[in-house]
Amino acid sequence: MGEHGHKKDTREMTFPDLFERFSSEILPLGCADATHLRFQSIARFASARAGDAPFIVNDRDQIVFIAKGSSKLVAEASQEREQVVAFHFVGDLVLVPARGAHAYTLYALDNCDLIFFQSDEFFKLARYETGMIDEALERAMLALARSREKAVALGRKSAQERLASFFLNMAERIGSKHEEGWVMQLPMSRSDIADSLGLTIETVSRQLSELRDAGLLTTQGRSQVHLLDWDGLASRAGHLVPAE
Amino acid sequence: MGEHGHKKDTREMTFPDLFERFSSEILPLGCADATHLRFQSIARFASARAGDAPFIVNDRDQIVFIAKGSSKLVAEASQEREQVVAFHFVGDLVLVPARGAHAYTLYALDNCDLIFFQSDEFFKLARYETGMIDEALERAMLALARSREKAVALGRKSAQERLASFFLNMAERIGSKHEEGWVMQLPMSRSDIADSLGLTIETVSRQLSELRDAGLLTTQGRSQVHLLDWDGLASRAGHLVPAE
DNA sequence: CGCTCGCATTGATTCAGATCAATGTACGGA
DNA sequence: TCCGTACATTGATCTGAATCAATGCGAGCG
Repeated sequence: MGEHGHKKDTREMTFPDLFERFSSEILPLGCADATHLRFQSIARFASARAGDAPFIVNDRDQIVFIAKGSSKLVAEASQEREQVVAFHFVGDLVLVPARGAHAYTLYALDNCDLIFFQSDEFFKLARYETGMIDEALERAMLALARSREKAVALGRKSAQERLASFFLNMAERIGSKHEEGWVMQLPMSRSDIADSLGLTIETVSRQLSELRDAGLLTTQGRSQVHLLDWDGLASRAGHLVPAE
Repeated sequence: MGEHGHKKDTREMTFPDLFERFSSEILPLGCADATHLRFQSIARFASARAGDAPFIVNDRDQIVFIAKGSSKLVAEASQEREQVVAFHFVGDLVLVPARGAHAYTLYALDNCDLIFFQSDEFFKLARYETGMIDEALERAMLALARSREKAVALGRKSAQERLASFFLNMAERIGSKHEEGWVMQLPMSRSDIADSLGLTIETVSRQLSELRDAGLLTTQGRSQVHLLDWDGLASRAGHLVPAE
């Protein structure tokens, strides 16, 4: 059951503990015990360390619940050209597609606990429990909305607009409101950010410096970001009228 | 049948006729008559001519069934910067999001018959009929998969790769297999294609000429395209190894 | 506690695609 | 059938981001 890294896992979390997180987040409230058990029986568990791809690319779609940590879903356009399709955080449900026109791989950004299912098995069970498919549909539509927003950014926004949007997005998802602005600890590297925004590391770095110089945010170390001026960032995020 | 001119609609299609198309495509086979009637009662009908945006941007998500014609879903990044998020053809079910970070509008590419629903009403009813939510989920996941593929193209592919992918995609959706290759009648303009691929009209035109010169396809008039060499196009569509 | 390697920043140059600018051509209407 | 206009193609130039190339810095290890 699941590969736990190479050395060993420091925090000891039992399978039932982890499954409980899935269950309270995803299964409907008044869910029958039988359903609970059925899902538990098809669930697979994986503990991954930063950089790991916790499971082999499969010929069937996978549903992955992030019980702990954060991950990125990467599409390989060709060797050396990767596109980060989405980032995920605790409580997220990820739809990992089977290999199609491109190969998709889920990578752990930090130490992760994942619960995963074959999507066909998952949906077969989901049908028995009212509200379950609804939840899945809800989350699929959220993923769709995010993917569309990403497409708009990649298709029509400048490097700076993309980076500004990225920070606002991340703040909404993993930031915490501070007195002056928002603070967050980014689990992904500059290279991940670049691959997510369709840019290079260098461009990300340059644009970040510009935002810093403009007094819109500050950084601490490699991963902490402090947004000082939400509206300033929002106006640089592409809702501007460039000419006129 | 067929549309000649704009004065009035030549083909007379009654509401029940159109709804029947929706029903046979989307509603489950052994669907209860009651469900059928309930959906019919919340369905709204619109007939649109090329270029129309058949309904006002709403504060609620819409579900649109394309009973006839084809459409584009456009996100407005800012005035003068539009991103085509998706194209749709007969039988497709479109999820039109409410105004969020960007404004989304559905435009008719040619004469269209549309059946639309408020998504909340739609899903409330869908819950009564087994298989209905499944169908919606299925289609949402297809839309998600397409949107992700688009993100990969926009983030990591060259102009030529994007255009080649576009033609292969369109052939799969609206092309017909001919003796030598695939033939299709594109309902969208060069400008729509550019806005879909995150390029300019000029770049689309230049890359199209290159593909034409390379003997991979021919064009006839503004909208007919004949793909001569599927594999050649596929290899230019971004599964190439650029260096090495 | 300092070393070191991998990550990040900064700078110089190049290049794919945008922009600006004609010119050509399909197609709907008179 | 011809005409006008909107759409499409082609060409010249410009530019934002990529690429190439050092240099700086921070976190994990000995």
